[in-house]
Amino acid sequence: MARTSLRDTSNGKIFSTANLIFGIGQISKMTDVSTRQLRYWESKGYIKPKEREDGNTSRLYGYDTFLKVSGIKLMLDEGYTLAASVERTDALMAEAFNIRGFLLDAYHGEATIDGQTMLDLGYFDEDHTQRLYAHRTADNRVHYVVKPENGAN
DNA sequence: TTTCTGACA
DNA sequence: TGTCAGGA
Repeated sequence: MARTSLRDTSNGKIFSTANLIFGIGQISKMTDVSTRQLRYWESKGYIKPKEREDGNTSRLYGYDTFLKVSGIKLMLDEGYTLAASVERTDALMAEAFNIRGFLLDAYHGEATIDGQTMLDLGYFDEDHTQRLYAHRTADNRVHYVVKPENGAN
């Protein structure tokens, strides 16, 4: 029987954050950053409210902005200047999205190898005769296993 | 009630 | 950045 996998489900629409929209007051409470600061950061070009077609002038922020504000706030609390906090948050977010994209491309589903549930990481070699699997050990170390494609090695 | 811009401390 | 004014 076919099983559902993140790799081929809804074109990535599952767990989408596209409809997570927040007002300035909500973002403020969620991140503990004042509305005054949020408007100031916007004036500095650090954050950008969502474009809106209706006449309403109140700001709306997407999930991405919530993440960015959270990151900046964290750096600020660590003692970095606002500019440095923005720079570091941008870098970390870029890295995080890179990792996410890489992982989604590398992930080919789950497989049970020797009674152990493992991640199928796809073909291991150029001629597609072996697949690479990985799983985490009890102490959270990553363990890799290479197995022949058809099981008859 | 919430949000907005501008201004003053 | 906080806070207040005066509107919307």
